[in-house]
Amino acid sequence: MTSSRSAPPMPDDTSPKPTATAVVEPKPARRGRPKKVKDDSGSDTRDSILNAAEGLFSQHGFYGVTIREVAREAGVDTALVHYYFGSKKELFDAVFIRRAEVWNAERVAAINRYHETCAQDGEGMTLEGLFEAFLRPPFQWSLTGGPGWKHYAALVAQTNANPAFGGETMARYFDPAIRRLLELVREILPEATDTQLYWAWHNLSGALTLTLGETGRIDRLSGGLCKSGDLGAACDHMVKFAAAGFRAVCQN
Amino acid sequence: MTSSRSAPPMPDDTSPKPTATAVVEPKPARRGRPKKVKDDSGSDTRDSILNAAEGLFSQHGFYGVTIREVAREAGVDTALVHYYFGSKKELFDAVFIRRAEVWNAERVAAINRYHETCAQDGEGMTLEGLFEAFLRPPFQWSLTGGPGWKHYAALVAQTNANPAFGGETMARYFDPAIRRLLELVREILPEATDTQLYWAWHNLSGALTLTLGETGRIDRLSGGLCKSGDLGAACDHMVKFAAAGFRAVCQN
DNA sequence: GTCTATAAGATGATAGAC
DNA sequence: GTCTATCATCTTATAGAC
Repeated sequence: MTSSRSAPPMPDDTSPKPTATAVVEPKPARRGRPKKVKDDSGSDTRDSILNAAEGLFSQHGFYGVTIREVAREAGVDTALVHYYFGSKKELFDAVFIRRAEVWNAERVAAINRYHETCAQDGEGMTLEGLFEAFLRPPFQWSLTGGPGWKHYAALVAQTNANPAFGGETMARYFDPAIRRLLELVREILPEATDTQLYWAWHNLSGALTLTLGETGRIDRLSGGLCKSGDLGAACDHMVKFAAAGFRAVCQN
Repeated sequence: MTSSRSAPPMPDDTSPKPTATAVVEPKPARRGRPKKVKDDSGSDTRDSILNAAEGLFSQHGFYGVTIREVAREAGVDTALVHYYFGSKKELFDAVFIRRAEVWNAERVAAINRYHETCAQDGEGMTLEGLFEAFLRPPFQWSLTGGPGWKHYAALVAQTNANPAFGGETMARYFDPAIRRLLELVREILPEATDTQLYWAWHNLSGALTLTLGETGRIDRLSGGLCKSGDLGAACDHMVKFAAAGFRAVCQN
């Protein structure tokens, strides 16, 4: 089955179409406290392993990647992977956690900025504006943040759809951001019930997941008219779609 | 890593909440022409293997399942799996294709029935009615069609989000149904562009994928208020969400 | 920190008896 | 059709030299 590794489904069109909203660029994503590094030359090795693992896991999943492949891709020896990260599962978790904090911190900061920009107590907020603030950062990073962020976006998408891995991690890092988003949605739709908000978010979450995965499904379905890599357009449509969807689900 | 096999993320609440719409029950899903069966006792074996593989693949993905696990789950010998299906990949494809035809045929039949029920040329169709017809069957089968259909729904969801496997198969069996759906949407929203329709569908597709996977994410996020297994409610909300989303994306 | 060597076991697949 | 036995390879992981 290693023969099917030859054709990854990643599309090639990642044209950096500029979007209207200013998005904070992500940090270089180096952990502050390296785990077992004793001198500084090892930090490069550690990052190489993380980057290689990030790319491979995002494309083939946890079971679809071997330590050997990670080591070869990173250009290091197999034993070093274990030296730095212990088990394969610990490597996966390290990859997942590496960018999780900045990812969610920026999304929360963006919606809080939007909340403050509007009049006090959020008067004048719209669902479109709120979702624009919350959704644009990951799309923008995936487009212009380098291959690492694109891979990470796909990894998050895949993990969200398959909580056998990262279920706890996913909840720990991502749920607080989502709860903050729903708090602000509740200010815009005060009569919405919690159940409505959670199910509405669930619909948006699925759309976000599938899109960030850039699986190429829409390219094929549309005969090339739409491109998975056109994340700018994807985000534009998603904001409209989700805002209207939330209003429809939460009115009653 | 086989130790993490112990806790599958499948929720336990699958209360068969009755829904208003009548849904055609799926056929027992036995292929008409068995591949290598010479006498009739082997057909049970073959189906046992397919059922076991269906459940395991849907939970752990292609690489996360071994032939040995499939054989043990099916209560047969490892060699029989190869005898009936050849390679592991062929087994996966056989699982995927087994229910694909009835799955999509029924969805297309449902929207065609709805189209005919309305006045000639589909006058009086609504997006809500159309999506209700298109979405309810898989939800209903997953709820009341037995564990096989629930597993298959999760398998489709997972495959849709990861076309490294089944990309061709997915397009071959599922895209025609989706194109027919969009044809009828176009009758309701005649001014919509193709690009808008495809992106709008993409949002719905992601929501459908995540929901049918029953990953348990919404249970955790909502603190137990919403349940992944409550597919009746999930479908109700999805119809509203998607109808409003399509209208918003396609108006311009 | 990095490498070689190797353990200890699992994996997909097949040959051949019954 | 079904089973036993087995191959050849790959897997994660570790011990120990440098």
